[in-house]
Amino acid sequence: MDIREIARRAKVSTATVSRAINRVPTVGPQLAKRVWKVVDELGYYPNTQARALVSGRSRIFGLVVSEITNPFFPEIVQTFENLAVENNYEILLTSTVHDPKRMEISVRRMIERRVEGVAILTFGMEESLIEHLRFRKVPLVFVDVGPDAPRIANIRIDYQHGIRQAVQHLAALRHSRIAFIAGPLHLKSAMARKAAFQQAMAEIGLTDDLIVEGDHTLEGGKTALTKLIDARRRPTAILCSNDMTAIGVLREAYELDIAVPADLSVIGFDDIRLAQFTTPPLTTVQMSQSELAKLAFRALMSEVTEESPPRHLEYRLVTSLILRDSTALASAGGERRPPPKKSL
Amino acid sequence: MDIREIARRAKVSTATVSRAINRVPTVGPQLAKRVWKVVDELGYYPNTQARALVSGRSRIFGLVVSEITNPFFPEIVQTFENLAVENNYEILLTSTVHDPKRMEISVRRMIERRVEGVAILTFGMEESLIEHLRFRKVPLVFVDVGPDAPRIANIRIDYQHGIRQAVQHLAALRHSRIAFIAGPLHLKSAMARKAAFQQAMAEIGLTDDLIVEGDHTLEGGKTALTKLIDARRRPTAILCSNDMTAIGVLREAYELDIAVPADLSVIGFDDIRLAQFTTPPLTTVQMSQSELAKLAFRALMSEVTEESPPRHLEYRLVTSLILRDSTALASAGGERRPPPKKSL
DNA sequence: ACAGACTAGGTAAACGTTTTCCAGAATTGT
DNA sequence: ACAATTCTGGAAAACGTTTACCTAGTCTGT
Repeated sequence: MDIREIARRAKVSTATVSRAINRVPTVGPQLAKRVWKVVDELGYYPNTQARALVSGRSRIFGLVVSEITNPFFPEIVQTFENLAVENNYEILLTSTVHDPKRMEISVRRMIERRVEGVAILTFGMEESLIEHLRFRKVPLVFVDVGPDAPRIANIRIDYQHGIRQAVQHLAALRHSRIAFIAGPLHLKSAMARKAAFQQAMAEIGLTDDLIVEGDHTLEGGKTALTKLIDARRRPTAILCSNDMTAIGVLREAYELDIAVPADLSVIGFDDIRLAQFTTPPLTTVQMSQSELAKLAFRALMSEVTEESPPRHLEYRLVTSLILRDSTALASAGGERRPPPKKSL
Repeated sequence: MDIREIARRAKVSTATVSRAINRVPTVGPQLAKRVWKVVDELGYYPNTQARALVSGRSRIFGLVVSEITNPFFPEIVQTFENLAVENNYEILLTSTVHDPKRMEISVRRMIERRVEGVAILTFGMEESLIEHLRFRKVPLVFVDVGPDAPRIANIRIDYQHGIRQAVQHLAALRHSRIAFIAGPLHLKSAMARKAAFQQAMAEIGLTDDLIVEGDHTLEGGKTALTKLIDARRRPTAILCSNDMTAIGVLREAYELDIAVPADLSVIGFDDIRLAQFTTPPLTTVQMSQSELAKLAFRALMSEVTEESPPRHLEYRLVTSLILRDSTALASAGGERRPPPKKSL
């Protein structure tokens, strides 16, 4: 059943059917009604492919994430999808799983489907992946790592803000031995978080920061903690590069009988949903996933709808500390003295 | 740049270009080479929309899940996507969030994009949603709840198998007061789990089962536990309708100073990734998400590729117990005597 | 050497829309 | 009442492929 069938039954031309369906105002109300009646009766759904072909607009956005199974991303996907639905767009989702092959295939798929824009919400440097897209002048939006070029937007994350808050919060609680468990340092985002931590520490005159490299996984957090407690000067507080790491720290602390927050304060980063449900609930630096998704979608959308290329190719996402229960005053033994075997 | 451009430059007809690209064997190897050369040089990507329009095959499957933010689903999405990529299919993902409006819109989107099949991997009864799809004769695959009709496949989940194992495992550990925290009973899947539990209990002569209704959330698990410990005869073991519930139980137990598994054995259901990372790691009944996704994809794929409608419209997914550390021998005080205030 | 059967590749008709042009009808101003 | 303008809706040309049909070669067997 196609538009011609409708035209025939409504005794109008296909042009009129098309116009009625698309609510073009030049079609008379009585005619429009007649068309809609037939459309509803027959249960006619226009063929998007034909539409896209002639109009040159696919109404599809690509969305690239690292791994959908990483708890950070589902929220993003959900928000992005909500927005897409609202705007009559479709999403081509790709979870790269860090596999260059996969990325390449995905880019191909996206180009073949003629996506109108792609949001690359991954925290690595999938450089290779974007060549073809740039060449095709597809609007792109990145998190931090996008090149400075026309039709390429960036969402700049203000790591500094939240991390400074976290450090100062700990300092206010009399912590001075504050450790940082970094993410994999080949990730730009992990580097930025680490740098923000170091700067925040320096600002308040805390210089002997203790940094160990993790890998943004729960296991990584566990092993990082074991390393840290073996350190000559054991930290009384730990800031983690992401929440999964912090959760690992919490677990390991539990197993080692280190009480959080009494003996050890822990702060995460990201504020994934799960952070509310740890024991104790995790104090963490929020980087709103839904905000991120919204910014990304808007960036794409404005690139697509506005006639003159929008000035505004930089978006800003600020992070900020969320207080829960995994931080407390430094315990008495924490700072000056060598740590007792079991804190009293 | 289109196929005609390629044809012109390779000095062949568009038909030949099309055939070369699609690796139709009747095109001579030297010609094919010439075509591919031009294709690569120009970076030509065929337009999927045009392709789909004329061939009548969109190479798109719909995938409907309840909520992508529910930890049960990302794994499914990932597996489904992997398979799609391998088979040159695209996915239209919909997370219904239990909203009838959303479902309706999603179905419309899918029909308009002319999906070749839809997997409905949600555990409710989104009846309304499928009318239009059935009418259009779109192949469908459900979990358990699909009507018995042509082109509609069902993945039947054998809840009984895993749940029987769980109950017998507990019984073997000398538990006889075994409680069950059910899911929202309007869900067919929750009902089935509960029924399986009751049957498994009856089989081994345990009749006074203790059942409370939860809601498949972590909070639900927490409040369910508080109810259960207030019960006159406090259970020594709890089987939960899903893992989030079990995790809630674990949390609440921790807060109430009930040791798991020493004082209370807990078993979950689903085996989401997170279940490995609780303290203690959760013994649970596995319902493999990736298996489920694979079955669903295969069902759709065979419906689409095989010429004669496949006989095999029922698929079977068996559940089975995964032993971890949240279960142990019933503590001495558990069964006969009224429970002591604090078990010794 | 010639008829018949294959083969390789070309021509052109789809596929289902949107949209550009046009024409007739209706409205307006004088 | 008539010319000039504005509206409304139709005819037909795109959009970029695939594919049915056809034709001119190339074999094959006698």
